Amino acid sequence: MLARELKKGSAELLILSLLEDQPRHGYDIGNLIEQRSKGRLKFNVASLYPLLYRLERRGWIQGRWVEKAGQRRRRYYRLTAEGRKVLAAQRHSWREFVEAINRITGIEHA
Amino acid sequence: MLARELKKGSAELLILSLLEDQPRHGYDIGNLIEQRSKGRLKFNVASLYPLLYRLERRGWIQGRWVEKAGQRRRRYYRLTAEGRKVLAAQRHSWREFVEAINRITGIEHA
DNA sequence: CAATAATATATCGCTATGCCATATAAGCTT
DNA sequence: AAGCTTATATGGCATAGCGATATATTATTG
Repeated sequence: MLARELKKGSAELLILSLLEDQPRHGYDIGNLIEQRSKGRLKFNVASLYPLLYRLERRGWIQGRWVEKAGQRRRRYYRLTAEGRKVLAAQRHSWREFVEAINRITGIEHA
Repeated sequence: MLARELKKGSAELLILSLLEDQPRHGYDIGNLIEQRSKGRLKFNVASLYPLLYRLERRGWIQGRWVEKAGQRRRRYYRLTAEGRKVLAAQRHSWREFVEAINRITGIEHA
């Protein structure tokens, strides 16, 4: 796992990004983060689920329970219009952040 | 200021980087971070000073008081050999972190 | 068919980072 | 003398993420 503290504050951006194209449930989101980062990034459920509730409370995502035969119930979240705006802003913020750190630490962007 | 939480865990890398080429004192470090990030990144002294003490306690940096006529006393920190190793590791870790986030959020590295 | 693993959600108590506010002290400017 | 800048110091707070534990359903495997 990557530097423990570095990832703080990145979970929101990750979740919003993953919900951009399709609704997903929490467990799926957790796995996708792990897989797509090749195991380098991972969030504990005790972070993920409460964060999803927070995002929903803020109106950035909207969840609904889906029950299918032969499956545990799942709560699927979709991005709201407001969430889409926040995602755009956070993407921008992320880019600026990386640029700032790179400039100070002397890391050239490849 | 950039997303409040995003910057958590980045201060160590910034400080170690700024001490790479020359010893600096805390106040200087704080200003450099602000200037070089064009005001986008800023750390409060209540974060910076305790962090410097922590880094020194870990043996990554070494401080010494410098008193000059016509100047407030300053504590200059230099990077230790151990600190240099940690800096290299943290730079690597940072790069991987950025790569991971970019891959998941669909941000291409420019 | 019983044990185990994987899927899926939920939450308590803890740790760590950074901040606001406040403090001290010295030098510079007006 | 007052106020600004430089420079370090710290108590109490807010917040994100984690370890551990819990519940419940479905799948696998010996």
